[in-house]
Amino acid sequence: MESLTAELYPKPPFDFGLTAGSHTYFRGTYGADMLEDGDYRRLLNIDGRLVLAHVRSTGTTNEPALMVTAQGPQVSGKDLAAVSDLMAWNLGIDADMGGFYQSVKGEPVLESVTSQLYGLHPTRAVSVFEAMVLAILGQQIAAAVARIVRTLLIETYGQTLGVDGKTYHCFPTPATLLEAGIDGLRKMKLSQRKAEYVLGIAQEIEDGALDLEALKHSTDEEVVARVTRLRGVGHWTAHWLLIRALSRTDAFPSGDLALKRVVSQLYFNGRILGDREVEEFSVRWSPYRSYAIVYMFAADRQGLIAPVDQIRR
DNA sequence: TACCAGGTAAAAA
DNA sequence: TTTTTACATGGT
Repeated sequence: MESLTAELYPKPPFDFGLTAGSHTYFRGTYGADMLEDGDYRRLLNIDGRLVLAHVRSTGTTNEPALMVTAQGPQVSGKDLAAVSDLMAWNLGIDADMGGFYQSVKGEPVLESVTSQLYGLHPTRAVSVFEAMVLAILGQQIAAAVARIVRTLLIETYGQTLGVDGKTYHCFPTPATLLEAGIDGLRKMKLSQRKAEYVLGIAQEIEDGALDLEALKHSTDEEVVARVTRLRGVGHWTAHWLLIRALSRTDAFPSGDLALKRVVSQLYFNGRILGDREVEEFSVRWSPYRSYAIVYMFAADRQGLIAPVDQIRR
């Protein structure tokens, strides 16, 4: 087992605990992401080799610095560079929160939310494929259920590496999921239909007909047009992909039930808006609607939002 | 026991 | 073109 170290300097303000915590929903381990005692760990597949990324903060929110360690059998300097780049991406260290903070000045709700979550950066999935599978898996089920299914899938089909007596899991590859087949995914508690969606997409990737990672170079509109052609992907999934996998600042999954619930609590005293209504309301956050969503959900998960007595429909 | 939950495709109107 | 309905699972 070898180990190499590099440093990263996020764009301030950057709160490492808040940002890494949002990967795990502020609850320690979540699937392939682990946060323990201020240490964020994530197993990666770098050109076929398994490398454990380990990140911890060596700075402060206003003068942020991170130490990245790459651990694994035969880790090269090139692997370290790849790991370092992936962690920089997945922790969103380059995101500029200043413009967003400036734009919510005087906005009664988000000005308060952003000041309480000062330094939170939007996080990003390691791969577009991972974000796609997780989004499909999470369609129309409670977050608690999605968590169970997600963990089961990763721990069953993700490649593993043992480091210091602990076992770490990668996110499964398209090829592995194809091999698992419908039956394998059904055993992971995916519905028949979701299993078909995931395998259909994995098959297109294996056939070379679909390159999800290349979407990073497409415009928001092109991404939505391309991915909604896939069976199992609608407006909601496409927009979450823009936020979680492609780091776009102004996406808005207007059908999202949890999103509508949070907006209703923060702005409408419990009245739930229709899809078109929230969409129209969301222009107040443009061109930072993705950031507004990230902050509202983080505030919700952190218990910073006072619950309204009753949700009205 | 019902109904609901961070939707979508396909059928029906 | 717009509006229902089946889908599947664990929580409440």
